[in-house]
Amino acid sequence: MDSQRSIEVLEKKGVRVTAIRILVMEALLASSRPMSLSDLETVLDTVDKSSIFRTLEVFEKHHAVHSIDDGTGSIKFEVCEGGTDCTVSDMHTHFYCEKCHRTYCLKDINVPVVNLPEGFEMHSVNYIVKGICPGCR
Amino acid sequence: MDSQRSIEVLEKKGVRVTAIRILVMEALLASSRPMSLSDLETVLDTVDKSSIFRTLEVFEKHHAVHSIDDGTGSIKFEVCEGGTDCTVSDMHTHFYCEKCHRTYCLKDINVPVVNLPEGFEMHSVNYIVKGICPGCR
DNA sequence: GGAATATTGCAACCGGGTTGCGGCAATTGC
DNA sequence: GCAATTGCCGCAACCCGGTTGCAATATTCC
Repeated sequence: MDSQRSIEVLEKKGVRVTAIRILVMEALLASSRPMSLSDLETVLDTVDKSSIFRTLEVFEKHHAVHSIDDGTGSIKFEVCEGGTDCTVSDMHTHFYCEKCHRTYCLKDINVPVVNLPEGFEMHSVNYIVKGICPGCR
Repeated sequence: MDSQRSIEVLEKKGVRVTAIRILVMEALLASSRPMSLSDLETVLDTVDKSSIFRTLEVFEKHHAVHSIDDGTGSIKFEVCEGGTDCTVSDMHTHFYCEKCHRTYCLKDINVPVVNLPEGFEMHSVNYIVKGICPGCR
């Protein structure tokens, strides 16, 4: 296990390092797909659900991870790339396959940004495309 | 109440007309904002939750309404505009205010569409911008 | 070392969504 | 016109992801 990498990320984001936080971060880094709370629960079956939940809260507050809502009813999390912040321009598009129910990261495709009417202030964007993935056709 | 308008919409979409369906459609048409199941529950407090739920199912199947997920944990519904179908190009952008927790329809702004990698087949898009609305600043 | 603070596990809760079922209304077939 | 089928609705119970209160434990600070 590459706990070293996890510890680095945590320290860089100013998150206090604990055993559980290392485990959660490791799991997220190891996954090629965004993970839900219950995904993490099954991978880390020794750790309590609420601990994972609160860990993710802390991570999110420190911009170590961000959440995406793919419309399945369970929020997914993935590690923020690059610098200290995780701005809209860093976000990539996600694709949800309606057949195999998996959420893909299309890392090469940034989320498109629209011009809002006067007075609206944008903080974040949730952009998810649904359809059928290559493997399911 | 303008039940006439509701009946027209239902018939046009090939939905069998019932008292409850008229009520639900009326409520949706009267609202300037997309409504959740519980929004409808409070407006139509004589009607059972499950009836509204199944009504919305029927509506959606007949493309009379479509759902949008604004990340609040409760799916919102709004009446489809125009023709018989409700394609991506008809969809408009939604804005969720993190302060007053309201979801706005930005009807003038179509959802932006990206080019997917080879093999991905797009069915629908969920695009929602989060931030602060003009009234809350 | 000991007090203050943060983290974790457990259990219970919450709320949106969903389903089984029985009753009632509407439609169909004769 | 009437029985049989089908569809619609209300009630109650359930499911599941997420969330919280609280006590136990670990960590940090002095």
